[in-house]
Amino acid sequence: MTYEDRLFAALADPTRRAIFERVAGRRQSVAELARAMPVSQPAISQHLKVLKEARLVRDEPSGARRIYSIDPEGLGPLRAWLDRFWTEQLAAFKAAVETADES
Amino acid sequence: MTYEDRLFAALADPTRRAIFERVAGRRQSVAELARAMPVSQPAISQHLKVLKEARLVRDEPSGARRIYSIDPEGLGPLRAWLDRFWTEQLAAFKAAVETADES
DNA sequence: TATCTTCATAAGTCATGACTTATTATAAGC
DNA sequence: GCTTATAATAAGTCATGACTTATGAAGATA
Repeated sequence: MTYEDRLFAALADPTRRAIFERVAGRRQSVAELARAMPVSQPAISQHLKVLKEARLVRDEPSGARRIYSIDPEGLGPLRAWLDRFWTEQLAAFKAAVETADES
Repeated sequence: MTYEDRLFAALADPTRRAIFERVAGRRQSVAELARAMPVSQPAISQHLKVLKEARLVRDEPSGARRIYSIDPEGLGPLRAWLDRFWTEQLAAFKAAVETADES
């Protein structure tokens, strides 16, 4: 499984995306997330593990708690992937225009 | 299932992403994709259906064939989603700087 | 020390989804 | 008209993954 696979797979699950969005809004502990979301604490931990392996979040111990925050680098590869098609589509559009010019 | 869910779910599968990338590079038929990829023709058709429902590709009949091409609008919502965190992180950074200024 | 909180992991269940082969419909070419 | 090519759908298999409850480890607090 490539790194890109892990990234897209991590973002595919709605619950996991909700956790990510929440953590992105404000850094918080597992218990805090578990209280706010309609799934159990282990489910939250499992989702966080997946998000961490995709480098979308970081964690930092704070006493008995563990504070999760967004990893600022994490979305970079997604943006890069997206930009590939952006420029690709621009190139295709430009090529189409130039072909039309030949008429 | 929301539209955003469909979009992320569609991009989660590596085979489906490969199909999308291939179609984005050059519009082509189902048979052409099936010949190039290590899965059966029905598998290709099923993936294309998912991509189409996520508005990532369009299709157009051409005789007995059906030509699939990228839907230029399709990646817009993904970009929008991404930009939310871009600005969010900028705001967080700015807030952090201003808090530091208070020292 | 004993208790309580926090969190990760283990183990098991269940639904989903990515494939396959088989089949059908439609269009093209002989 | 008959055969061939193309593509969608049906039906079935199998792996994965999103949950659950149970449990244990590590830190805080009395």
